[in-house]
Amino acid sequence: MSNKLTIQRIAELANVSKATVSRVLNEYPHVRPEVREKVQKVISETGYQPNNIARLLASDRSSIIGLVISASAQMVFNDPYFPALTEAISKGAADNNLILSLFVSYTEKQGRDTLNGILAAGLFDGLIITADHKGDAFISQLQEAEIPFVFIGRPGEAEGINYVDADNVKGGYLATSHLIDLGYRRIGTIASDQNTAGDDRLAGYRSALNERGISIEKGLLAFGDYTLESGYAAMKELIRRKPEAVFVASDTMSLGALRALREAGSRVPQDIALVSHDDLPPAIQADPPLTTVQQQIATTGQMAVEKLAQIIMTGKAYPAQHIINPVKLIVRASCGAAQLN
Amino acid sequence: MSNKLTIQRIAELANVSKATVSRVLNEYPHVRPEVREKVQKVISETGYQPNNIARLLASDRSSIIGLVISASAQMVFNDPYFPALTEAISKGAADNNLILSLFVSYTEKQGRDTLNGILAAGLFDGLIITADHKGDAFISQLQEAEIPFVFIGRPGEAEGINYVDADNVKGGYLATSHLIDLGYRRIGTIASDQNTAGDDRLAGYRSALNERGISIEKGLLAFGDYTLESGYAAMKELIRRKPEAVFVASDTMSLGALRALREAGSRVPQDIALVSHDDLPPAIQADPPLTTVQQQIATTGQMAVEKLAQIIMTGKAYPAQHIINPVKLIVRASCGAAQLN
DNA sequence: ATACTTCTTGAAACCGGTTTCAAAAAAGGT
DNA sequence: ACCTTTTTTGAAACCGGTTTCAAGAAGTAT
Repeated sequence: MSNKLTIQRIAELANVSKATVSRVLNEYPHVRPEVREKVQKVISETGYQPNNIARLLASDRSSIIGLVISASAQMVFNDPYFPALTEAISKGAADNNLILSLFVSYTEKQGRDTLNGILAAGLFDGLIITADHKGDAFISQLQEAEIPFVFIGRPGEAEGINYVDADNVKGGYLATSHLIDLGYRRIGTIASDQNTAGDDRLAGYRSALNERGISIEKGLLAFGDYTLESGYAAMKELIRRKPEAVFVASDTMSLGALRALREAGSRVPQDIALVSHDDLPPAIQADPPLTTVQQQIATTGQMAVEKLAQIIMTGKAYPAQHIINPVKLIVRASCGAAQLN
Repeated sequence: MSNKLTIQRIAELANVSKATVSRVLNEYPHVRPEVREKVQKVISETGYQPNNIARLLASDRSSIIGLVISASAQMVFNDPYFPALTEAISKGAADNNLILSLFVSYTEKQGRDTLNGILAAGLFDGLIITADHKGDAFISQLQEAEIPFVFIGRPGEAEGINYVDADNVKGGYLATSHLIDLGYRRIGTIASDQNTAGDDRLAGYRSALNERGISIEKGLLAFGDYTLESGYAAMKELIRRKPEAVFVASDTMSLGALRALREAGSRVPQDIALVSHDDLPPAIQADPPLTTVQQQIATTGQMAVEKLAQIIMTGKAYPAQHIINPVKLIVRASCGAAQLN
């Protein structure tokens, strides 16, 4: 009648015990094929769905993972990076039959509270954390809690920590080398010291210049914080030093840089060439469309989920793996390559 | 020693029964103040945190809500609307002590599968669904499942459904009236028939023109799907009809429209005035900055969570409430108001 | 004081699964 | 055929809380 479907009820209908039904549900061995079939038949006929909560309580597994995004509101709001990443992870979670919970925090304190709540809840099988300088503060807490976790982006203290990142050094290198190849020599950069990605891209910029024996002029180095406004401000500064070309470490900052150049009456790429980083939608929507380093955010998200799933399944977080996704240069108009051909 | 902290352990330490500890935890009455204090002391001294899962199993509450975003990848990826909304809801959830899980689906089928999974999991206390034409398909399924839910955006068949929405009709009306006030008469629109928001904004446009006795010219009506590209295409079409001004139903489409105008050599607002809708970051970042209708996405998200929380608490989804958040016009450069003053 | 309420409290049942353990059944070896 | 090993199975314990129920304590009215 009004019998709610429970494992008990299925067991009765199939004339077996709860334990056997459980074995069938979890695809355990040691069930005779005919019994297994009989149970499966009852399950599919009744449309029975096991209660996840009960399952969880008994098995200590929730199949829920958390995504912790900690960054300034400015960044999360205005940079399409986070939405793209979130989406990729959401997809990856779905593919791995994991439920994804989302936590966004803007301040150090808020992040800590959030994390405490998460850990206390004991609800999550694992966490994906976006690495920024704040993220690093969580590491010891995470390790103490013994919860599986994977960082996205290289954390500052990366020892023994699983993370997935884009090859940012290569990104900065590719962008800068491209500009050198095009004949530019006075090449500036709008970098960022907000996180390790910024450090790495800057390192790539430096190594490209070093490799070609081009000395690095301090004045051609400006910093931003990934916001459009900071890109605008940084470019205003750089303009005075009259660079021939600039590597801007993110598309969002490039939009700001473009605005500064427009206001100054400098044409891109005729007066100043630009190479950007990220290849998010704004890159192609910009005027002119940006030559930019493409990082595969979707892949990064996917791999983070997969690595996490693996740690959860095996219980083995060590040896820690550092997964670095390749980047590639997408040539559009802003670098001036079109003109030269 | 290695006693994990359970309610049982706390009970022993406080010399009471599990039941009493539970009462204290849940702030139930009928516990002597001194006993309550004693238990609370033990709890805070030990740092005990009740196991949510067990709690959930026993109480049938998870404190987890799901956010279901179903839209084309194009939209989710490129329109900052969804990130902004997601973020607001994430915040609202945190404020209400709810855990937010995120589900993004692009296709009808995928959405259905996702929802089935969600409902089968039985894990969620309630759902927030973004209304688009696909969303509507879920309604009957949701109602059958008897899970509390709230829509964001007016669903097509809104009878008896709780939803939170911006005042889109007013939005279209304000934008268009503003253009009329500025003296324009040949006013076009780039509308959308992708969802009810588009319908409503178009209705607002129409009513503004009607109110002033301006007849609506069919050729001045173009449609897009909220993508930049569609805005570009729509404006290319409109240009031929030489409108004096255009109301574009979203900021993202406005960016596309601006590009089309730039390519055609039309200056904004001198040659064509523009009023947009949404007031997302691109609006202020655009060149020229867009006069646009501000919708309070943060408020919308917050209210959706609160309404959902209320339904969950009270168990009462009826009478259904339609919460319409006010909009207001933000005047910037694209409408030409600055010139006229 | 006595009888009747109202408050507090703990024992035990319960939520719906998983897992352990031992017994029963089947398979394998001689 | 008979004993040993392996496979299959069910009963019961368990996960860690909440909730019911009845009993004991305290409070109130007569």
